[in-house]
Amino acid sequence: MENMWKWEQRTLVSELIQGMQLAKQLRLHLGAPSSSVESRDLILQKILSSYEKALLILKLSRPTEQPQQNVGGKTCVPESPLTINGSPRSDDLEKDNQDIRDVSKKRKMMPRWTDQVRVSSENLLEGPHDDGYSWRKYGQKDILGAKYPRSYYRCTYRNTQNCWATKQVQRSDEDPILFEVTYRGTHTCANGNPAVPSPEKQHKSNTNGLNNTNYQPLQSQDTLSEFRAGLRVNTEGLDNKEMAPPFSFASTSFGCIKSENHSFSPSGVLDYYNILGSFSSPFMSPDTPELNYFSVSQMNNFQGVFNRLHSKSDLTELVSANTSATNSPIMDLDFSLDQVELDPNFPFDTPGFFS
DNA sequence: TCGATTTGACCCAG
DNA sequence: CTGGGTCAAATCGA
Repeated sequence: MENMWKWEQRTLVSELIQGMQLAKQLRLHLGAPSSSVESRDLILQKILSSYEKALLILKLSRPTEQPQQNVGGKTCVPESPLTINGSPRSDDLEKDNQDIRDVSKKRKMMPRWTDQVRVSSENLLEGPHDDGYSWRKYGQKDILGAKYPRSYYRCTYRNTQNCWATKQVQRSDEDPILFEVTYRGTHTCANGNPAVPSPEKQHKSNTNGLNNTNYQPLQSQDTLSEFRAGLRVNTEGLDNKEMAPPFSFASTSFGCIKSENHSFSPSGVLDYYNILGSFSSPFMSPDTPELNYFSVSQMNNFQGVFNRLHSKSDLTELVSANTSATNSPIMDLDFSLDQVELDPNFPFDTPGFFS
């Protein structure tokens, strides 16, 4: 167990260093006129992916798990992204039934947040944007009082990689070109990782046509351009979201947006955000604790993602998704490597550093 | 043929 | 009991 923790620390450090190197790479690209926007996007996706993985490791590999997170006394819940301990799924029927109940309980505890995605009229039939993951539709339901049905998607790799992320897509009544995408759970599949592209599937996904929800992390430049042309930033409501000064973590600085409505469930998820908060605290304002909760779930998605901040209490987060590199808030990120230079030899694995 | 989508049925929390 | 969420058989389509 102790060895596992050390291994995780090494992996964590490796991810952070990779993120730093990618950020440096991006800096070079930013200074190079010949550098394409797509290649910058690609690097950016990789950076975000690295940090997401690092944070995931942090969440999952705490040496002392909080007991109340283990519903029904289990430690290996279906959503548990990495079954690092190798605990197998039981064939025992009774246990399976118990698992189903646990899934139900645990599902309610999964982090949940909502993106609002607006598509232009010419792309209306294509539905919401690519969020970088591969989704499989498993249901559609008419919702009381809603003009349009709600679609339910789960990660394509639920069975193969035990990835329990789901999302719901609800078209807005008032604004038909506005889609509200509610995510539940975080991806634990490697396939959502832009750093691990799958060229074959990528091609396949690009040829799926209308209502394509089988998105792959790396899009062709054509597809990327289509998105950029077809989607525009929804800035409605952003007036109420105060911009916080960028804070820095490792070699990357992030801009912050404070949102008054956030969504995730208590207990285990809070733990996740607590980790993030404390981990980043040296760079963050102690006067605005609500800004210290920073979700990087879904950060693989460059188009739909920018920084999400979570308060501890509320349940509905509304963050405008964006796809425009030029208008994107994420482009305001200050990659001020000179300000916070991470020493590759920094002793992350110093005992107690992550405690 | 196989993977994705559709859709009616079922489950279950409130 | 109702409505939201999920399942799974049927169907589609590459």
